[in-house]
Amino acid sequence: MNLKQLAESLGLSQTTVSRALNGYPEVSEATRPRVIEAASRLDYRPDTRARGLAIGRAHAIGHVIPISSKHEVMNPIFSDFIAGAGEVYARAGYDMMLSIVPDDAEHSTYRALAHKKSVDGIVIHGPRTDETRIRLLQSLDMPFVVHGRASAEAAEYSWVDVNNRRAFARATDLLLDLGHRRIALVNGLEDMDFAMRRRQGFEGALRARGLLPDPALMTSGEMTEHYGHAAARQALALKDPPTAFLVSSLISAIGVRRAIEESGLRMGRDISVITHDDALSYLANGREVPIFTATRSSVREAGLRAAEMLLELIDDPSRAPRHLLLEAELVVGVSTGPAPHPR
Amino acid sequence: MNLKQLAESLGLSQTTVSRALNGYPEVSEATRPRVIEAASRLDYRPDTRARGLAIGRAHAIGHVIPISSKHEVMNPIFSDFIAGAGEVYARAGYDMMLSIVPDDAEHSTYRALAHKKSVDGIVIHGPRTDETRIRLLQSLDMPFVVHGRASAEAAEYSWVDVNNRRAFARATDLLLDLGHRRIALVNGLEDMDFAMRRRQGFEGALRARGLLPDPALMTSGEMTEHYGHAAARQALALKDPPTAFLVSSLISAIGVRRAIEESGLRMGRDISVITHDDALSYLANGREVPIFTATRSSVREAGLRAAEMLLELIDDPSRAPRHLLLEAELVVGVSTGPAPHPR
DNA sequence: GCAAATCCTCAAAGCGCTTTGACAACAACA
DNA sequence: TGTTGTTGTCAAAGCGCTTTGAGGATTTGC
Repeated sequence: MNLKQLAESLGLSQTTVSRALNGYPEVSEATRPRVIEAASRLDYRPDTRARGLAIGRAHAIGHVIPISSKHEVMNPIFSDFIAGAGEVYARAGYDMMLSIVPDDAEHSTYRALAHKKSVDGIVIHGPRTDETRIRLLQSLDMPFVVHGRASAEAAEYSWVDVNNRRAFARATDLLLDLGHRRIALVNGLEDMDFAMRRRQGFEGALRARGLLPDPALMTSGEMTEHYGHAAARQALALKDPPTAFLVSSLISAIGVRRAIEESGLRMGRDISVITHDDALSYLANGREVPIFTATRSSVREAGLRAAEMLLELIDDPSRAPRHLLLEAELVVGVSTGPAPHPR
Repeated sequence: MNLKQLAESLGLSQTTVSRALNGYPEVSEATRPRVIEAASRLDYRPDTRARGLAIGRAHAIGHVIPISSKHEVMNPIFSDFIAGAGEVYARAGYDMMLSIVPDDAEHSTYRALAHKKSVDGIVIHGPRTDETRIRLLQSLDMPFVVHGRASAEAAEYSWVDVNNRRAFARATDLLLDLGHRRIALVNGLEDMDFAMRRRQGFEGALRARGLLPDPALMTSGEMTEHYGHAAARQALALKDPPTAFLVSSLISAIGVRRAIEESGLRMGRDISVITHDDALSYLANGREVPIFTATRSSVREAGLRAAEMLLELIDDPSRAPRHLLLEAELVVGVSTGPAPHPR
């Protein structure tokens, strides 16, 4: 059932039918309901491609997910982000196109998306400290929103981000208030912008109290359980071990806890842990009472808001770049407590 | 830069240029390289939509991810599956279209995809015991591959699945060999087909040794850390507690371990645990030595193979349905040991 | 040297939709 | 009555590509 057939079966022209369905005014209020009724009765749905070709829009959003050739870790937050964004797209009648690409092919993927006109807009994931995709998309004249920010980028662009710096500063403050002085930072890969900001928040809070960050207590790595375990184990083996850990992801924090317990210590009593919690649906941080004290910010909501922002941008490309800075809440769980008295 | 412009700049007709680029024989071997060179020099890329419209193919694959309205858990294995599939699509020049839909809107989404012709094929995720999507796609004449199987479905269809039944039977056997007699099953939601098969494997292995499955030791739920914790806690509180757990996901197993340790017991010595491990990239089960003894099967590979199968199916829709049954390996970690002597 | 075969190229139609510009039909106004 | 608007409809062009069917140019066979 295509437009032509539908028009014939109604004894109308394609023009009129198209207009009736798309809500144009120049169609009589008598025929419009007739057309709409027939369309739904005959289960007519316009062919996306033909529509896109005629109208110059794909009605689709692209998400490009780089798979690092080095580590091959698929970002675990990605599925929740997508869930949030997908909801918005579905409501607005947009499709979501995913491209999984090795990170050395990312630029060419963006170029291809732009040239083939297969999407109307793009979400940039995981901006680096030395981000280059922003310039590329601007030069391609492709609307986009960044999930996160790129510190090194001077140009204006739209983004949705969590206030990572403040979140980690507040978490550090809490640990300091509890009397901790030796705090280990188990951070994500610091070529990722968000990780760099978290470190800045951490270091800033220490310095604000006249403390110097100790390089021996700061690690950076891919945020797996294994990494959390290894980093914590190493830190605990120092001759002047930390009394608290600030961790960049719940998954790594689980590894940190394992290391703590392997050392015969108890988390929350002997050693405190605060982690960032992306509120992933499949990895809840406890139920009634959080297990980990955490800086929490729903990545699903970030996806939702980024998608909304992008759709607005597409509707009116002339509008100025927009920003949304989400604040993480600091929720207290059972993983933190006063620093133990020095032995 | 579109075909017309490219043709003009070469002094050729659109036909010839199109044919040269698409490898048709009826073009002189002198002009073909000329055209190809010009195309790459001018960075010409055919407009996907126009091409699709003319050729009748979308060059895209659809993945429909149902978000259960009840639990809102985005399946964590999904991102790895997608990574595997996406790799194949990229190589073959296919796009990947994702639809995130509330599960009550799934059918209409499939219908829409078929009618709008926005995809050439579909991957069905998470088949239920009472699966209905298979029939729907068959009636829509849409090529598809199921990740998993649907026991209740009599019709033939293509699928890629793990031998869940055998995997869980083997795991149960191992526990029995170690002397365990009270084994708890911490299963996924049993309206999912894979969970049902795992239970069958578990029960079958018990019965094969003349043991009766104890309903008090079998739970079923959404595979979160919290669920694993709650289920294990409850089982350990029984007056005749289990000495071993068989768990359906690594994430839940982490919760099980937490419950075990909270009870003052040690995993691997007092209580054994075997879990299924989907080999998710961000949740490795240890490094050199696995933490958990596990039935392991890479979900990423499943995605890869499912995608390959689907593309073949699209190339030749007349071919008979294909099946791929992946065997899980049973890897031994430090979470299992001989059953403690009865006290 | 002419007809047939082969090679290469092209104009035009078609994919299913939107949108432009024209035009009947009717109403309103002078 | 003639003119000007207004309303609802339509035929046709166009989006960028592929593919059909035709035909000019060149080669081959006798």
